[in-house]
Amino acid sequence: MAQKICKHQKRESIAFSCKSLILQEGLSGLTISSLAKEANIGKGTIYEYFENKEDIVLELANILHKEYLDEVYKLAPKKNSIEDKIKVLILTSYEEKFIEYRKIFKELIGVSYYKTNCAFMLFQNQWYKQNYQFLYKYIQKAIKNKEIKENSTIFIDSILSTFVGYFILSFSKSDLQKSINSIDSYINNLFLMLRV
Amino acid sequence: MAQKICKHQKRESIAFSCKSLILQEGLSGLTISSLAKEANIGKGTIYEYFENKEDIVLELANILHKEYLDEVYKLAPKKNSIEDKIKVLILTSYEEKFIEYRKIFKELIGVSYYKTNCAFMLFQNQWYKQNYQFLYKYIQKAIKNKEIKENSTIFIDSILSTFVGYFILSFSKSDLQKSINSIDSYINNLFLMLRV
Amino acid sequence: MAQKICKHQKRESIAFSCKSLILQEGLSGLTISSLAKEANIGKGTIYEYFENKEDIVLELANILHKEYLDEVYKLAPKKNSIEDKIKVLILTSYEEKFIEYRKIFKELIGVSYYKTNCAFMLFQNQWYKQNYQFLYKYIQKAIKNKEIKENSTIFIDSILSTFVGYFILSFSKSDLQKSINSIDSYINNLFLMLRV
Amino acid sequence: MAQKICKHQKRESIAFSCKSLILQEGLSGLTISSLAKEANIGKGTIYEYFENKEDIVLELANILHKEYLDEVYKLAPKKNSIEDKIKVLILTSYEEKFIEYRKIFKELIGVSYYKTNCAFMLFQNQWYKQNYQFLYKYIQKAIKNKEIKENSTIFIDSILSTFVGYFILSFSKSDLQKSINSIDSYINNLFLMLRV
DNA sequence: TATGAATGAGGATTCATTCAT
DNA sequence: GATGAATGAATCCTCATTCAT
Repeated sequence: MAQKICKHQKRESIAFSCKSLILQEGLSGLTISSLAKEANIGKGTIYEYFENKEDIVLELANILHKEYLDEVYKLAPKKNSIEDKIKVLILTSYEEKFIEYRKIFKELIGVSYYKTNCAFMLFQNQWYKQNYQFLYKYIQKAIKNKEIKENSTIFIDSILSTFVGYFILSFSKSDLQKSINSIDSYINNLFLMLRV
Repeated sequence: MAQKICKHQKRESIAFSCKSLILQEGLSGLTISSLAKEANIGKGTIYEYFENKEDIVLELANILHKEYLDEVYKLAPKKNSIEDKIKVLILTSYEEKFIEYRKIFKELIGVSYYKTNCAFMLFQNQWYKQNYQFLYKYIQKAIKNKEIKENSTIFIDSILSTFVGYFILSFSKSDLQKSINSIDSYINNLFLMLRV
Repeated sequence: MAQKICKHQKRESIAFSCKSLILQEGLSGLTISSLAKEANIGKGTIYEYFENKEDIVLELANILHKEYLDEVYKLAPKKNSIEDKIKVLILTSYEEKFIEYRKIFKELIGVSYYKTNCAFMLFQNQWYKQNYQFLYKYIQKAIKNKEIKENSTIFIDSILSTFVGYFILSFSKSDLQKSINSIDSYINNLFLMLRV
Repeated sequence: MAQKICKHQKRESIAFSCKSLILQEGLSGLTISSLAKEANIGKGTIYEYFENKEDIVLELANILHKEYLDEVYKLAPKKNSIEDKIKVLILTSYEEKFIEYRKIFKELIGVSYYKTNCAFMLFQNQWYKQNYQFLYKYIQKAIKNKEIKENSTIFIDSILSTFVGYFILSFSKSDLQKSINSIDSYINNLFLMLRV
């Protein structure tokens, strides 16, 4: 058992070294050599813990996304309206605390489209599903409470697309606050329409 | 003058060879060697017409985007409502005719986020501006005609973000028609709200 | 004493794990890691019983060759003619029972010529000597019995060369039986000549 | 045309650098780096002329085997008896002039059995066929001349196996002359039997 | 005695770009 | 202007062996 925790911890520790490197040099600048140096271990050691380079980045992505969702699932219940709960999912990513998360994810979306690569697409699909679940849960609840129209779930895909679109474009914008306001009003308007 | 036309034509011809290669092997599979072979010219010749590899892909991107906008600017005036004009900008990309355009742009978005790279970000900014202009032109006109509310232009960013988001996610979806319907209803709802 | 038997048994047990791995993946596919896993021991433990990787393979080679010679020495006395006794040495290797022996030895001959390597050449010399002894013993006896010519021992080298040659080439042949028949007739002809 | 000759010459030149390296360090010691250094060219240049490392060694093998067969086909017609013609095929390899040829071929046989490797096995099969043809041609002629028995061709496989066997074992022998004599007498005895 | 985490030298291959012709 | 031979830095990954526990 101690063994397993150890292995798991080492994986995390390597993945975190990986994170700081991606933030510095970008994902395309990440090499096994640089990672080994950053993590203060031998190159071979990395391969004791990961199958290959992609595996490391995927581990990092999973860790970060879990952290993000944990935060979202912690904050959402504190909000009263369905609008605010959904805003938590989308807007939390624009907070100072998740600035690194955003940068890393930008790069991940990049590779997944640049390299025809199964593993990263799988991660993306998983990302989509987990976010879908979050939205589905709260929207369903609001439907049961007769707050919003019965067919409201069909807008989940639309919400997620908007989430992704703002995310992507936010990197070429100087003023994030405008994006945030825009998202805010998008959600407000959407639910204005969905409310019974 | 003849010289310039010649140079320009050669650039285009090379860029088109590049396009078919990207469609076959992906942008990450594109090499100068394969491009020279596809274009039936020497590797050195490519560097007579382009600064570097990135420059070629950028040329292709510009050509394709111009083609797309030309089509959009041709079709939009035939539509009566502001909604339909805007739908032209977004939904034309889902037509059979632009299937290659979509694939190439997916790859371009990929590199631009994967490689920390100025040139591709510039293209993206330009893409944003040109699309912004299109929307601004028609929305402004509708405002003048008192069809929609005065402050409607603030939703342009929202529309473009949604455009990009659907575009990105469409590649991991099996049923494009659902995306198209979703976009359609998104635009309808938005303008339901904007109409005076 | 118990210690020594133990050590000896462990060596054998490891060598046998090695055998099944070579049969599966080839000698070039054999790694200390895979061997440790197959033998259900730690990598370090292997080095408690063997000097190095080569040492393990050598142990296996010796075990297998001993097994083979034991069989040959058991079967040969049951044969009446000198020809048949010699055929036992060569043709037993083509029997179902020794199919693994042949595969392993093919690989061993491979390394010994591919890697300029003392240890494997030593094994090969030992192999030669042991087979030589076998042939010498029976041929000498036949000479004493005046069955064959006095100088017949000079053909031992020829017999062993033929043995090796057929062995080597048999791996690129589909029909082993043809090789067997060919060897059979080779021996018959040789002794036709040697008989007084 | 000049181009092609040039490419061909460069291939040969690289293959010859490869030869001297194999003679020095063995085939297992051959690296692309060392080859580039030996040939005084860049590592990348090697890949302009060869698909991969194996391809280089194969080119060398083909060149050497062609040289060997050329010599054999030149010398054989000068011999009168069928025995002597066949001895040319086998014994020429033991001459001073072909000492390098033997060393290289030893290594090639090594890899082909050590690495489960298609390309080298193909070469070996080709080697077998070409030698088979040589023997077939002369033995057939002798049959027509009624010098030897009609079914003599069935011994070709036997002769080639013996050739290979002596070849293999000759590397662990100090006295090559004994091998040569042994082969000589093997051929003599064989044809004593085959002569009508 | 047994272990297995850590190592790092080493090796094949790729490819954008240059430059002499 | 056109070429394509030459380049070599750069990268991922393997694996026998060691050694602290």
